[in-house]
Amino acid sequence: MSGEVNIKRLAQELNISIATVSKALNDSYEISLKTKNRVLSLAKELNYTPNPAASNLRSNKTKTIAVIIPCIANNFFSLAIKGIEEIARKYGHHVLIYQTHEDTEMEMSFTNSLLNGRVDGILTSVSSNEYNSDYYRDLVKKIPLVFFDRVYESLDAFKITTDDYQISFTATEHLIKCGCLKIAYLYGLGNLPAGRARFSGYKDALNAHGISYDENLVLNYSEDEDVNLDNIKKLFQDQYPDALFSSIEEFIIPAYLACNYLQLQIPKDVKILSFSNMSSAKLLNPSLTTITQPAFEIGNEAAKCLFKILNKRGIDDDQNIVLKSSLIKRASTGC
Amino acid sequence: MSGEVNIKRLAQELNISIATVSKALNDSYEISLKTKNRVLSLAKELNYTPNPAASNLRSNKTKTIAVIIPCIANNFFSLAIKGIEEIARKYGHHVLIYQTHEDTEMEMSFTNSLLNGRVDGILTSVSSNEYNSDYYRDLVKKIPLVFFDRVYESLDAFKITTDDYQISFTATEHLIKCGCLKIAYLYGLGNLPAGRARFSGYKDALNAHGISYDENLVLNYSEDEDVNLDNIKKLFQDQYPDALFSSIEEFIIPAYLACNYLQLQIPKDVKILSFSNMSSAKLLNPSLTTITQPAFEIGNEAAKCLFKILNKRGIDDDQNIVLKSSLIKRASTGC
DNA sequence: CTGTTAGCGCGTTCAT
DNA sequence: ATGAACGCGCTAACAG
Repeated sequence: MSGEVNIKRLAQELNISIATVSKALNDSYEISLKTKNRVLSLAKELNYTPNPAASNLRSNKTKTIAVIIPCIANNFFSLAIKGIEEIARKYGHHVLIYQTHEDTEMEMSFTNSLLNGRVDGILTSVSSNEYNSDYYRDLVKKIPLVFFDRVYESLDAFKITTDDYQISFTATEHLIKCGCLKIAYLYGLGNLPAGRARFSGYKDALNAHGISYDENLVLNYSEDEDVNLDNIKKLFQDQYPDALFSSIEEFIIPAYLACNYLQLQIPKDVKILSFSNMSSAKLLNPSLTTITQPAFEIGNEAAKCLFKILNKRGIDDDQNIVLKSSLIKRASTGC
Repeated sequence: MSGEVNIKRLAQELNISIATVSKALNDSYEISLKTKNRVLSLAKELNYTPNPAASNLRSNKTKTIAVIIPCIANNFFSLAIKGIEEIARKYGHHVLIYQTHEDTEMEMSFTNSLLNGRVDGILTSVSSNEYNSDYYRDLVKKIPLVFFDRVYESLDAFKITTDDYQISFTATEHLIKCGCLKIAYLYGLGNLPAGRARFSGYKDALNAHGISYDENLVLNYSEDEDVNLDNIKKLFQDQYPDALFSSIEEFIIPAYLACNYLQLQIPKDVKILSFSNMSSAKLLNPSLTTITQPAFEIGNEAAKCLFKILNKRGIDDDQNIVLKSSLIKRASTGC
């Protein structure tokens, strides 16, 4: 059987011992070049690959990392995964993916199932940081773990995030400079540091420019797209905002459509600005202004950070990396 | 150390043999209820979980499956993965994900890395069926494998697909019945059975209704979104089509925008119909007609099929499952 | 019902 | 430079 190629078989065919084969395959200094070559060429010929289970058992390493995220059907996370995969492949690691669908119980359940040595490390983007900081405080002692984007702020752990507060401040300022006075805020991720930071950036920018904050201009995200659409319409009819600042991509389409339904003729009358990683953002630029997070780079950095830990080398004192988002303005009006 | 909980430890603490513990944990009929309870309660107390590597090595099962797809940042595939994960979780399996980015070499490289027992089975959606049918012909003999959506048609293997030809025919017919005479076709996935089937459905429907096929109305997909946008504009200016039938979702935004730029005032003057699994399709319905593939269900069925194979039970003679797509018409005009 | 024994494939001693 | 022997944690055969 060609499926039964193991070091024992290689050893038999070459009339040498199993140990020698093992050492040759691992490029040990003890083995002569000649033997190494004999082993390697036969291994190649027979298409030998080591049995991962045996290797894991012996070495306590799996060459596998896990990624735990709320949802894969999301432009930000799918790009982040791409970034993670790139690094994982470079290090010859495999990637397990778990979707929590924003369910904290499931998040913990998945995480717990990884603590028995199934993976070498975990990259996670949590669903909420309200209730289980104790859980994560213990967890980070048990397994190499890097938080990305959605983190536990108060935790002493490795975190890759973006400049949510700063970019939000800048974006709001941008709208103000464009002449907007009543900027509505579409609020998402309120149970996470990122969401709260974005909201603070918005409020502080208003304040810095002498515009008083009006909570009637704030709309909370609903799971139901139809509800969001209705709420935005209502917001327009009741409050007459001259701009919408959406803190999450999920609001873009309802916002866009609400304006169209109400014949507000964006981009002329109303400005829409949103966090977004839509691949077609480039094409939508003429009509929308977007804040684009460096999703791919976040994945990249998170994975690099994890491999640094795994390889126990050069871990920076600073456990926080903050990447910069981009404010992409409307191509047509520069606004 | 609390990290060192294994069956040996359990056996010692309970003064019974390792084998008994193992059997108790696996709920063997040979073990008395009393012993089982003693073992289980101690296991729970010490937070014991079996070492996967050791278990894999001994049992030749990994409780892991792999999913190989072109790209995760795609509404269809991310939904399919959701469907796969649901079933995998039900069977207590973990899911490895590999993105090929439409690169056949990478596809084979990933697949080969899984043949040494790292996973129990593979779900794959191939990037092209042009060149390596021999490769897959051998592969299906080596490891349980199910193709989904993007398959090797001629291969005797498990395949989960959709009614591409039929729905494409129906959709084209729908446009014709709405009064369209010059229906342009935005052609994607030409190197795959699905893409070719869609195209055939379009041509056959035209033919069935006495409309002659005009190759000037066919536009091929480009990787570059800007090029697609330009091409669609040019198509409108040169050929004056009264409808666009897009065979892939990637064309939707450029098509939509091209119409807007050219002030074609969709949905009034031009009809756009596209394959799409955009989550906001519901909201876009008033202006676009879509063909929605049952992506989640495809993932579901593919995974179910794989687990049937793994559990060696009830494998249907028919290795092909074809699921039905939905034609979702414009809510406003029913057209 | 319980225990003893023998590996799964690999890597790591310690001999030679 | 090479090999014999052991054990990682678990499961399966066989004994009792």
